[in-house]
Amino acid sequence: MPELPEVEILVRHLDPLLRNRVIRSVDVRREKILRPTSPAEFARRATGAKILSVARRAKYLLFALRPPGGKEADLLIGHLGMTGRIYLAPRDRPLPRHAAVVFDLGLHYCVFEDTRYFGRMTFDTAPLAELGPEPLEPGLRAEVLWQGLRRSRQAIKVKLLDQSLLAGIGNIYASESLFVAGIAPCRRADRLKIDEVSILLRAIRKVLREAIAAGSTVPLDFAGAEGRDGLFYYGSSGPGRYEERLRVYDRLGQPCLRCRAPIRRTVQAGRSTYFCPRCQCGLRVRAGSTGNTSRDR
DNA sequence: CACCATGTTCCTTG
DNA sequence: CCAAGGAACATGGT
Repeated sequence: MPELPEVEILVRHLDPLLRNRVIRSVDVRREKILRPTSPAEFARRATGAKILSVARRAKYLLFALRPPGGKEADLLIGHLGMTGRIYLAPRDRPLPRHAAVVFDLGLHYCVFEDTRYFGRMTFDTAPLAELGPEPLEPGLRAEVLWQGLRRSRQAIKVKLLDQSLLAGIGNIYASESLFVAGIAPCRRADRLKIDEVSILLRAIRKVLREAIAAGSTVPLDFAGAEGRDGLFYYGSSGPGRYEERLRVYDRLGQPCLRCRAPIRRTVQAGRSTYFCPRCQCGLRVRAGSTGNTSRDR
């Protein structure tokens, strides 16, 4: 579920639930998730600690802890990887197969579940130092972004995934932002003009804010009988599905919402990119027909 | 069976 | 040393 908007929504949901709760004990079921913190150190620093707040930086969750001794604050960080989720669950419910780390909070368990185990729950905060600016930070100027792009010959889509340039955008919102900006994903970063970067930054902010707003309306009753949240891109069903709000991502062959040309897919740096060949690349393609033979969901 | 998947990190190559 | 590309990680869905 993890790009900046999903993490932001999760953080807003978790903060009031976890604030001032004490971690009575920890159950580490997948030590890999703690890397590079050792299980012993993790248990020592987390057990008995009070959660002071839950915040976000890029795609990281920041758990401010106060150790039992009542000493200075400690920082625990979480990353959801590709499939990570965090939610409260009644302690009488059996833990899911891929529960990686479980905090005992008394009435509830706080469960970090991650089927692929790419996520993190660790006291190693070094990765935070590598992060670029927050896209939604009001003080961020297009000029700064432009400076960061001008020395790279990589495609702009690939650069948007570079967390040291701009932090929090992932594969889905990279395609979405470029579509809204009307910029071809294959454009070389160093060939973008300052005005285009300005338009792109505006598009990024619009897309991220929209996603946060939409996600905020989704009920996140993690502790309920359902045990699942509505933030998943895939596997969910019914109206208001997450993917239905996406403009181009995963819409191969479907008509562009702006010009009806069939959406195309390409691969950049090993990741899928979706785009409109006409709106973004200026290609003269027929509108209307699907132009492809693939049948998607 | 084949291919695809929201992310990051490591290794190799140039 | 840097930039860029690819594989690896691990599991599940289609």
